[in-house]
Amino acid sequence: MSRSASGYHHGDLRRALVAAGVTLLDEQPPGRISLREVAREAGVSHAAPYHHFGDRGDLLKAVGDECMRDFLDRQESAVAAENDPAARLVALGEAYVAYAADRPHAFALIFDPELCPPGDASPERAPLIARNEELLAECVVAWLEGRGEALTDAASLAAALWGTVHGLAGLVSEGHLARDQVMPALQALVGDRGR
Amino acid sequence: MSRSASGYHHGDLRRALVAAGVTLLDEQPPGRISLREVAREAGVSHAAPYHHFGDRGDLLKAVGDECMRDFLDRQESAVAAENDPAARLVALGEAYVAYAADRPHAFALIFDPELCPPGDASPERAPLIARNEELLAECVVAWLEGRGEALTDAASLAAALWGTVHGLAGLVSEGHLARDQVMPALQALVGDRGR
DNA sequence: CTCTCCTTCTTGACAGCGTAAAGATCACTG
DNA sequence: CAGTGATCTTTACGCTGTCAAGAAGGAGAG
Repeated sequence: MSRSASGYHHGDLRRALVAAGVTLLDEQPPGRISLREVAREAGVSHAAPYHHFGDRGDLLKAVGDECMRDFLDRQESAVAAENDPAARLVALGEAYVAYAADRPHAFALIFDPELCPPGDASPERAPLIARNEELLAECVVAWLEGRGEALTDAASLAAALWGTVHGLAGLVSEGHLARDQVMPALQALVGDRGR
Repeated sequence: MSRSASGYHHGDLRRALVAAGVTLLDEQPPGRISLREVAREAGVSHAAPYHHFGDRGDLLKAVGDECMRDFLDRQESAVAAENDPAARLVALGEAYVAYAADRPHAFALIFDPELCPPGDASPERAPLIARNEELLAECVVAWLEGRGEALTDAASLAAALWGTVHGLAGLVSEGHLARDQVMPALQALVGDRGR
């Protein structure tokens, strides 16, 4: 196996197709990415992908998995770079929004309900989603503990903050909100809490 | 003019096409709605829409305008039904999320950046967007005034709350969050503020 | 080394799509 | 009643997703 591009047999076409999809996603929204274009980008015939993916949706799902990994990695890195619980929480939000702003099409793909039916995510995707929710919950709990607040409704607060960050990310990635309005907004909401 | 369905000339095809689009949106996401299917639904040939809309995107934009009107109406009604500023703010959020949960495809269409490029919205759409942001700002300001809080960063707080509500709506409409988690989340974030 | 099998990739085909051009039909005006 | 312009239909083109059939080549058995 490996990367032998020896004419007929590609060697690692599946990975190449996903990579091509990720590349195309830089310039096109998920809905406009065609299977044939991905195949062309990978230098392969238009029906080749069907030996690695059931249909177009499956290919985009795999591309989405790849993006989700990247998305989660960035959040983990951002959180790990801070020590103060409040700073960690803010860093997570910042990374979340930054990804949506930098890669709007990838962000849209990750949360596309047509391609990742929530509830029964792919075996590839499910652990990533679980880890991401866990990461957020950890940050929220640590933050509340640091402030000596009750943890009674930590889950609800986590949901609310997920909503806030997700909403700001969506609004920014779709251009409804300027990116530089995000931090002030988060400060207004979270920074003053308990004052 | 009017509703004479006398064979060749429809009479009010434009409106009929938009209505057909709204209907189809109940069962299909925007990306899967084809121009030809809308034409079929309206009982007209597949090329007829081109005499009323530049292309598929323009038709969907008009459908989105219609949905946006409905979306805004529901928020206005919900807010008007309450007196207490805090209750009005919560009612607005509830209506926002309820629309997204009840009509997820319409919600997605309204905020589809491909079809409503933010910045230069259609003359139809722009005033609706402006009014919606105004409505939210009014509710936030009234709420802050009622609590005797400073209005310094009311705009930032409004942006944050827009993000929260928009994010929760998106997560619910896409199935990532159960609808009954929304109210507790909002309570946890807003209800305790200033305590 | 050769034969065979199985996987991978290609080719060719089909229906459905968005869109443009050309033709048919109707309402309205003079 | 003739003519004109708007509205709708027909036809056609290239692109798409998908399937079926065939070609290419690696892997194991003899």
